[in-house]
Amino acid sequence: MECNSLERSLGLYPYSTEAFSTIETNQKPSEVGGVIVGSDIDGSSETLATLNSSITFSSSTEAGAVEVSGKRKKDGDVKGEGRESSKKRIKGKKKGEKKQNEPRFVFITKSEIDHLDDGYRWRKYGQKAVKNSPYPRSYYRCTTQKCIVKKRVERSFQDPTTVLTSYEGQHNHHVPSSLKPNVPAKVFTTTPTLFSDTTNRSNFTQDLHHHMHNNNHNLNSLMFHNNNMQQSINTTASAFEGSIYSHNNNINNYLLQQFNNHQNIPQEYGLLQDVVPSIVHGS
DNA sequence: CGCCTTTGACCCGCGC
DNA sequence: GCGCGGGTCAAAGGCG
Repeated sequence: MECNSLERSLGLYPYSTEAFSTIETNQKPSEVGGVIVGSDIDGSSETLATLNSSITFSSSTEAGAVEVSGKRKKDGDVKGEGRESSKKRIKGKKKGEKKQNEPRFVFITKSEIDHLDDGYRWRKYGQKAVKNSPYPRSYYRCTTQKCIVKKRVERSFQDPTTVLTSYEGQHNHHVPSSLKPNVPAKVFTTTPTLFSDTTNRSNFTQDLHHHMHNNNHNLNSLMFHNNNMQQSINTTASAFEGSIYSHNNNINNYLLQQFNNHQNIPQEYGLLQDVVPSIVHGS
């Protein structure tokens, strides 16, 4: 994995040169997608090499479908009763809590480590093997009281250097001040582009990697696929605002903030070239 | 001792 | 109905 001295100097390593992020929210999966390519705003492109991000949207609000990936638990069903008859599970937990229409933000990060320090404290509560993947998926919950944010972390089997981190829920607290993650201080601009089809997780990942690789070679080829991009951005950005406190204190929040900064990106992608960071072009 | 990870069991929805 | 896959629980153990 490419990791230059700059990254190290910035404290980004071993997080990688490319941190991709995606968003799964209430948009039709096939309708929109986005890639946010990082670039530093002050023109000092060197930092830029440290962080690229991408955002995509998918949804599942149609016909009451809620879960973006994975199966949904039954609505409002408290699984206590069922558990009581078993030898374990006698406490009647809130398992089966309905997954609401909360957007899930998926960050694709190139990293050698699975659990990136994003500034929050997480407790791992489960791990499952992922079908067709040698890498397990880990489940984390925010340890802050009354904070119900969860996140899942899994490594892409297609590109083992890529870690998919999906966040679900809203932090109702600030980033613990004592837990500052490694994040470059510079500000990046972002550029949305697209993912073709995020109907299912597998396709999503494939597309993501496809675009990741293509983007590295020719960002100019990226285009918006539909006219709903702006709407999607606004929708998702709003979700972000209510979802996570932005303090520039952690990578993911940072990306979210940058995403918000680009709500007014024109629909026509013709302008993309103008905002594509030079670093990506290799210049 | 508190916090966290590990891990097997359990529950649920879905497809066949 | 059954099996599968995904998600969660919670006991047990590790670690600082």
